[in-house]
Amino acid sequence: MTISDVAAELGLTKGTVSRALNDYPDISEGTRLRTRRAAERLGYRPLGSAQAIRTGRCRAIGLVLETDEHDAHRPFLDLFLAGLSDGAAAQGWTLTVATAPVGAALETYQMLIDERKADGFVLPRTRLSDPRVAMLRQKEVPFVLFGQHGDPDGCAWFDIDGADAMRNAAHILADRGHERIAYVGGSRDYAYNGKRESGLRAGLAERGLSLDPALVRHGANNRESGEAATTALLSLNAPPTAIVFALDRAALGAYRAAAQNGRTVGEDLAIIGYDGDPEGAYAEPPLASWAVNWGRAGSTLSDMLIKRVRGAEVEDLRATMPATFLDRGSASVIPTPDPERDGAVNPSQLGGDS
Amino acid sequence: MTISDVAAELGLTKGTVSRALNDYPDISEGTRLRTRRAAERLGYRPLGSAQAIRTGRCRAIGLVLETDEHDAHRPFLDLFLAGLSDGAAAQGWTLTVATAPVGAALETYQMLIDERKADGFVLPRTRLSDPRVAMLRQKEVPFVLFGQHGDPDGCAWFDIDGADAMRNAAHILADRGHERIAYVGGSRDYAYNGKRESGLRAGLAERGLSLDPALVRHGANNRESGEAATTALLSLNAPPTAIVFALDRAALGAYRAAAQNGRTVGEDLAIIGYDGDPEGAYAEPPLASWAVNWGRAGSTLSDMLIKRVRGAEVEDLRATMPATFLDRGSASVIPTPDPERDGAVNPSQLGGDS
DNA sequence: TCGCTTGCCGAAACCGGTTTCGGCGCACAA
DNA sequence: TTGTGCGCCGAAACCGGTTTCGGCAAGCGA
Repeated sequence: MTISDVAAELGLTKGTVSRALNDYPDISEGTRLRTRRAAERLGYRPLGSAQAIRTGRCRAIGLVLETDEHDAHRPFLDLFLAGLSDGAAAQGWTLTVATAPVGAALETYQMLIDERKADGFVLPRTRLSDPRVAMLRQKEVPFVLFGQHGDPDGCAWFDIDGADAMRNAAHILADRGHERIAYVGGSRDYAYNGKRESGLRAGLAERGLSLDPALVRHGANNRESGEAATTALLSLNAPPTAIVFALDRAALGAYRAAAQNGRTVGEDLAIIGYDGDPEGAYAEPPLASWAVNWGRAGSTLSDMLIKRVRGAEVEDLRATMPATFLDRGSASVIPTPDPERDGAVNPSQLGGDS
Repeated sequence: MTISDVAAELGLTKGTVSRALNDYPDISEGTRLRTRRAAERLGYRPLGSAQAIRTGRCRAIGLVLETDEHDAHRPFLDLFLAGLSDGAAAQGWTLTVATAPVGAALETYQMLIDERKADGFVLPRTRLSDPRVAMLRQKEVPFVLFGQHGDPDGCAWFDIDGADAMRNAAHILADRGHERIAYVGGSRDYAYNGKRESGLRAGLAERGLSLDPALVRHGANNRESGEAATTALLSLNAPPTAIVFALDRAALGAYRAAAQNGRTVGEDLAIIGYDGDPEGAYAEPPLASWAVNWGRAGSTLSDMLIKRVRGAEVEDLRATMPATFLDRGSASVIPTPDPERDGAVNPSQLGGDS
């Protein structure tokens, strides 16, 4: 079923049918409707590749996933893909996915661009300094960042408001009686880390607290490093009563560290993670965390990219989405000092520099 | 950089260049080489969409992921995608991914076919009776099953040999002294379930044991249902000393059930899962399981599908891949009866119908 | 009545490839 | 010498769309 078949059916030429379907102004309303109905009735769908050769657009969103990234745990990849795909499908677009080792990613982008397998790209896991951005900018290929870049000028971007989540985490913990609150971040190459830390700091300040430099750790992006960071924090002379992690998978490592240091998560140590990793629900006690709606994130990114390809200005393509708090057992109220117990954890001794 | 540019550079016509690059027999060896070098030097890459319009092939593998499937936990999706993508890229192909609710999947396939966004499909999660197979067969669109179908005649397929894994699991447990071994399967709609159960049965038979019907459960595809199945099994008059699960995520639910029934996994209850879910490594004790090389599975599927599109016969496109055993703490040796303890678990009372 | 605009559509070029067809030039056998 | 076959390449059609251009006919004012 080609456009010529539709044209023959209507006694028109294919050029006219094409213009009718694409809403050219020099087509009468009657012809437009007749054509549209006939196309619908005959089940005509324009061949993507045939359009692409003339228009230069294949109606496809490109996504390059970087493999062999040691902390690339992706429990939500399917939801994210579903969101991207839904957002694309709503406009008649599709999704072209490729994978590449971190080092060879640029070549993969180049290939997809040269063969015109994608009209633009969603860039996940943006780093503070990201070579993909420079390349796509130079080639004038549309893209939307997921997460922010060190230099977001001239970029369209979408981000989860991790800073605000951390700010609220600080409020929650402070309101529950915590005063010594620690932060354990992930890799510093990514923009999210700095944003989450500064968000936490801001939230603490709003409660008259501050983030003790001794209570800040970085580079914890899996259970082992989360466990190590927690052990280090609990070994301090003035240990924290609550720890906020930038990543759930690091937070899950804190449970074992707490047990080995005579602490019990949810009783004398509060923990809040970030990501809403499903594993957290099965921890004992369940891990409090910030859940991200990955499906909506994906569909929003698709929308933004399609608009960008169609010519929207980057200044109009910037948005954030809040994360929602999963208030679970690990984010406990601080216990009141119990004279029956030994004073290993005595809040009155703490309070830090606030 | 189009084919005409290359032709002009060489003083040839674009038709000749095209034939040279596609190894037509009526091109002299010298011209073929000259052309190939020039194309390489100029960085020429044929436009996928331009080729597609004439050849009818866009050099893309289609993958439709079904969403809102309640047990669709996919911890390895990224590895699988990477494998598919690598296998495709090795032949200059790409990957078109779409998602769809289970009910609407057929329309998504239809759309991708009509718009020629894919030359063929990899069908993951094949069910015993699968409408996708009938549809693609009827439309004569190439496809490769991942997992087997109820009626695999006329189909190309690739499968992980779950039956053999289960057979070996039976051997391992029997050789470690277990005699009452239970099986907890997943959803019966999928072919893998029956295969794993019969594999276990075969392995037991080879050790002179049999699978007590009372020790078989089905439909456990998450922690909760795994926990429930385990509780039921442990409440029997003659409970099992070992349980084999068709899915790790069900096996992880057994830990809590064991604890609540006074058992300790790895001491008086052996557990073997299947999938190699990374969470299993963090369980206490770590969950023994069967790991699947998802990357290789993906690249093999890509290879097979590309061959199929190029005309290979389905009979020549069938393969299985073994899973490898992760021998971890939960798959313990059965304890010798301890006269000091109460007789709640006394292997000498057991042995079932073997 | 004439001329000019405007609405609407046909005709044809075009996009970047692939594939078919035909013919030139050379080697070889008759 | 002529005919034949073959190796090799140019020319052009073709794929299924999009876009440009030109022209017909109706409407309108002068």
